[in-house]
Amino acid sequence: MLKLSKKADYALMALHYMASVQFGDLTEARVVNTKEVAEEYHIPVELLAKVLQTLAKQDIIESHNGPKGGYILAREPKLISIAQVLEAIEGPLGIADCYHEKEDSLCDQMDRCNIRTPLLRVQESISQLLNGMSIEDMMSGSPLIIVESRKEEGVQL
Amino acid sequence: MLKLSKKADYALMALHYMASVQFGDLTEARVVNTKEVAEEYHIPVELLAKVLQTLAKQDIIESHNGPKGGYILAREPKLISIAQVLEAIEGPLGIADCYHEKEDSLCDQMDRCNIRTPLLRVQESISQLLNGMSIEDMMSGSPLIIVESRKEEGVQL
DNA sequence: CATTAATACGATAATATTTGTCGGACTTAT
DNA sequence: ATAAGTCCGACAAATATTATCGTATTAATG
Repeated sequence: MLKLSKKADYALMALHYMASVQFGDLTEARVVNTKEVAEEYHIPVELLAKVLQTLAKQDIIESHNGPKGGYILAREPKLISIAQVLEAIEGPLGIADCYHEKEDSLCDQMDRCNIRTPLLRVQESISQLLNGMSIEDMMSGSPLIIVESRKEEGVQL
Repeated sequence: MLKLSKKADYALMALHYMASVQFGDLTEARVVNTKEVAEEYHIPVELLAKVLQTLAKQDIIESHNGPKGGYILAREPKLISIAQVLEAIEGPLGIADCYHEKEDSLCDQMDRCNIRTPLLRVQESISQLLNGMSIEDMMSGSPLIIVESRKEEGVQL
């Protein structure tokens, strides 16, 4: 439930890797190519290639053509949020899709739907969460993410 | 991205409806049957039937057989969390499934995976969020759900 | 300037998941 | 006994995800 797609996982792994190559202390900062990442994580090359192309088109990474080419982060890891990455790959965040649907594709329940508004609040919380965490936060330290609900009471099996 | 399945939506709509029938001021409390809910929301009857059966098996609602039969909530709306409902329908919460995988089905990246731990933190936050919101919270009022991240800085396009 | 190692991109195949349907068995109120 | 409901498994259809292939383009290098 609420699982991320493999493409999203691949994107995050690649960005993590690129961040550690560019900003880590251990290696010389350099461009990273698709094959390298694919082999490191046993990801199908062609698929990862598309993922990286998508990230490039969304200005999360920058591409360099030709031999010795590859990709580098388009900005500091701190300035790349998880939300940006996931949305680049999987499309806009939405636990229901009636929040960004076109007029002609409204769902059958739209008129009487009783969960749209409450779920929108849930979605906004998740959105805050993912926007508040960056690639830098994934690097090692443990970013404190605290969710507080009005309800401390009840809700038990 | 992170979209709920239709079955999950149907479950929430049905529970919302049942809660308003059982606890609302406008109607006499009574048992609710599948057909009634399906027609109210234009949901395929057979599919909704399965959803309700699942909720019954998970002790979220109680079933009553025979004519005049149907379902009622197994406990107060306040004591039914969104997380319980979603997990009943879609299985355990997990933005990656390596958190509850069997030994034999480990993913190809397990050994070198660099995002497992950070994503687990995200998952736990989402979990808190969904556990902290109940069917009652969906009924009308606006439950305050506040997400606070350590990072107030940055993360912008 | 030819070669080669890389990205860019569209089409399509393979697989998995979700959604929806069907048929029949069981339960119980009347 | 009948009819209105739940229960349940199997299956069909539709959709989405994952993976592959082929070809074009770009640019570093000898």
